[in-house]
Amino acid sequence: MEGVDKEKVQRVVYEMSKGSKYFENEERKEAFIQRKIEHMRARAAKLSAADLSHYQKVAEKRILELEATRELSRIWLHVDMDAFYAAVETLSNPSLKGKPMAVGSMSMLSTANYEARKFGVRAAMPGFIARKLCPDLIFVPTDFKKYTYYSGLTREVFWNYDPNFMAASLDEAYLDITKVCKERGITGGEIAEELRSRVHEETGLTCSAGVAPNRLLAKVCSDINKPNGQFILPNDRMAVMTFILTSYSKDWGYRQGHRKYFKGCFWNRQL
DNA sequence: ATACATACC
DNA sequence: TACTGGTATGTAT
Repeated sequence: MEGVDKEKVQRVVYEMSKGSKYFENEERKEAFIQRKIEHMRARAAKLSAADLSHYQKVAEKRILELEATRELSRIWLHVDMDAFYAAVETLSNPSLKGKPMAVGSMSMLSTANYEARKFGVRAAMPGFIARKLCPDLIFVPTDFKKYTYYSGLTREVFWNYDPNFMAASLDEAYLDITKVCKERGITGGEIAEELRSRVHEETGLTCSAGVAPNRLLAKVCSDINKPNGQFILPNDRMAVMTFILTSYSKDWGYRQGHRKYFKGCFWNRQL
């Protein structure tokens, strides 16, 4: 997210966390991971040249199998509501509009609106740290009934595009829109535009969408133009390859790992 | 087969 | 003062 003083955020989080039980546990976990890495390195160092060439062949065979079964014929759409809990709370209390706000407690936040994110306030951050980062932060307690109700409204819209859609959580879903695109003779991007405006009409909430040949890619795509945007990855092998090599989103966190993983695979194949 | 670990929201 | 809880999937033994 732009306009976040990352160093300051890191410093505040560290200052507020150090010395706590939580912090000690994190350090213990970190040490454990380091030991695990050592262990794996030691095992890798023991591999003979013959072992390496054997595993190389196994990997190449697997890659060929995967390439042969590569599926590019389906069009998947991933919808992700923008700051869902916070947006719902703002609907029921419009005076929150434009002010930094988070849903949750001093112990734990479920989500924060975009104004609060500018201060480095995040979902899954304890509220007392968030308040340090943003002293004017407004706290709203979680109200799952409300979110379930609005989630239901969005799902009624999704159902029109894919009656078998997969709900990933209250605010996320995967839709196979291959059939609806074909029947109506329109693109995945057009479906995404229409679905998003229907969600907005029905709920007053905005969402973002990603359209791609599979679910993982669609999910990555829905993050790219968030909030209230969409990104379309065409059903084309070369487009997919290029996307995996070059794409990234501003706030991937752990998901950055996927990119590195993909990149590793493809560089190793000299693609 | 089962516990244990990771990652997601 | 205070660092979720439920779920799905992957890995180690």
